Amino acid sequence: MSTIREVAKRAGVAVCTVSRVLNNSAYVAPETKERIEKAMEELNYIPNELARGMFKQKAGIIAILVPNIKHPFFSSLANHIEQYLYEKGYKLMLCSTAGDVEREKAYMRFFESNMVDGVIMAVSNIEKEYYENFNKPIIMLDYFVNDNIPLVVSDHKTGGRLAAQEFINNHCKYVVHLCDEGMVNDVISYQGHLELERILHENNIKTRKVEIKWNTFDFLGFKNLAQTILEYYPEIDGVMCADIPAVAFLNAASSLNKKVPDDLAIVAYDGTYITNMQERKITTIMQQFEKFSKTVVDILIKKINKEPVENINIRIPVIFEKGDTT
Amino acid sequence: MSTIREVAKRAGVAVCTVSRVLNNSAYVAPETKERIEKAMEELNYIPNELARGMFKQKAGIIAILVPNIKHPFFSSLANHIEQYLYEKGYKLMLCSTAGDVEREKAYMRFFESNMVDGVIMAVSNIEKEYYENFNKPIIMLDYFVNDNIPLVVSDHKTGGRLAAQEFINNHCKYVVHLCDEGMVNDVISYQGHLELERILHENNIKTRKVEIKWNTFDFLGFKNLAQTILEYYPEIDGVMCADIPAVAFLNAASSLNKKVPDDLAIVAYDGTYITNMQERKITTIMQQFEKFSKTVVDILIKKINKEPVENINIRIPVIFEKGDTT
DNA sequence: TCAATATATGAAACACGTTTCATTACGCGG
DNA sequence: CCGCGTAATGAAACGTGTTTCATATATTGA
Repeated sequence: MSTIREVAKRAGVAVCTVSRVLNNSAYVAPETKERIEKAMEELNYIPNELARGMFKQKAGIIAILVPNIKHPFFSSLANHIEQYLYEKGYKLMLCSTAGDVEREKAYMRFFESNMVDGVIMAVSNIEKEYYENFNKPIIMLDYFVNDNIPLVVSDHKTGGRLAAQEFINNHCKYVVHLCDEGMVNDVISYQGHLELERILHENNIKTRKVEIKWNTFDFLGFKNLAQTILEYYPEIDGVMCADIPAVAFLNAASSLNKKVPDDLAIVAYDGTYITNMQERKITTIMQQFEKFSKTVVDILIKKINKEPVENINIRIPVIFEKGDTT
Repeated sequence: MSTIREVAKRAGVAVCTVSRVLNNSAYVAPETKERIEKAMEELNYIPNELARGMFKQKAGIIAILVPNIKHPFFSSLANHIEQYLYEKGYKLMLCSTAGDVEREKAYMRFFESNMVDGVIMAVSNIEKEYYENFNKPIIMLDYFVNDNIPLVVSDHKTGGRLAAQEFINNHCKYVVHLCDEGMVNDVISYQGHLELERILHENNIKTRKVEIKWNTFDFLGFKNLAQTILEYYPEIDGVMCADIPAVAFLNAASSLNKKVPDDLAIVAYDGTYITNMQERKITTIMQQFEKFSKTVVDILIKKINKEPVENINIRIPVIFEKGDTT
């Protein structure tokens, strides 16, 4: 690997002149420039981004922390984020916790080590105190930490309302909804569940909340769970849950000879490609991954550049997509 | 952000002594060490990995190039690779080409800039000449470039044979198989298709190869394609293709009132979680993602450390998993 | 007791680009 | 012809951690 010094030597100039050519940052005589470019070409010179980053105090890398990249939700998210980051000249570092808090902490520590310029937290299971002294631009998805940390969420309250409305339209009497184990108030998507319950109760529809560990996304487990729930509570005629368990319910209903949507209305939440991959299209509350991702990246980059961020708390609309399961 | 110099000052020692404590690399008196650790603690010191990497000429990052992280094949792969890299002390940079050759080239150039220590190429659409002067440890998945570049593949030939056997067992007469557009001899998975054809022809079974752009993975497109194929060639009674189109065929068969497996035998190739997420379990030739990933990482790290790699050309067995579609 | 070795620490060079400051040359207005 | 602004380039410092080499003290063995 050749260095800028070798290029300078070959071109018969000082290193700073080469640097100026590299960055197009100051006057360089056309013939000098040409000579330098020729030297770079001949030496197959590629600037050392580590050295560059070192001086600039910027690595050009943004990290995303997810529980698991296999899950279609996070792979869709990462997909759009990487696309948009590329346009913005950033690279994406993919970090997964795999449900291990120690790993999450280790990554958090690493994030502060100047190797990344900012962090997108698509999961968080550590104590909030960890964020107090955290010294890097950061943005949270769907999880409120404190008023200083930007937060981007989907409009889950509306999502819950849209789902509720659909169950009402379907004349459901008893709706089960699956939410993540340990989902608390600071997890914004929980508000969708609260809103669903609130509206359904207002309409004299019974609800049942079942907690699951959705990150694990063991489909057969979901299928068993769905079957168990439908057998144990035969009155259930509506279900709202994430895409994958929604598919499990669809399958379980078929096994139990329950007609969808007449005996069981299914509303999936999220809208990954999974909901399209079934024989019947599942009615879905869709999060807008692309819009979401762009917003996240835009805010984070502003933070990195120390530009003011007018709105630190952004809500992205959800889209209701009617399928064949309601 | 505090630096090693500030820590040194506070502890009343030279910077190199602090470095020694950081790296545990030489004698440091216990009480000095303690003083330094206290200073690090008080200043909340976190070493600058950029500076470290700069000296060591190692960033501790490995890049993976994929066409698209959304696709379950690549997200499963990335998942396992990230897991294993983490254990080995490396971080993962996620780079997607999105089918754009220019982007691929841009990433290739970036890979040489010292920001990553090695590259996993899970896709490659550039000319092979690009690899001649490529100056970084690299490993190819499923694509042969030249004899100097390590290659890890699944045993597709056996995969093709297992699929063929299954069609024979199902007494199929006419088997369609979908393969990637522009799939050439250097794409190793193509050998699975060749082997499938060879054995089927030996057994007087007709075959038809259909080329698709699987990277796009537009499910509805696949569904239409499947439907068209089944309508246009009603004699077709067997299909081998990747997981997602396999699901499309399953759905199309159902729409056309073709019984699976009696009227149509389906063998999916890859074995992502998708094949489990259907009402019927799809018979699958499974690639062993975890084993595959570990092999890839092990070889690449050896390359990075300039250790000898005994076998530069590794074949990972596939596993036949019988489902309800054959 | 003296040499040899182990322990402990610091100064300075290094990795590689970038930027600031200084310097030289040139052209132009007055 | 002087002074000033602009063009063009270089020397040197910088960013941050690591390592080599040098130095000094303490301990061990003969």
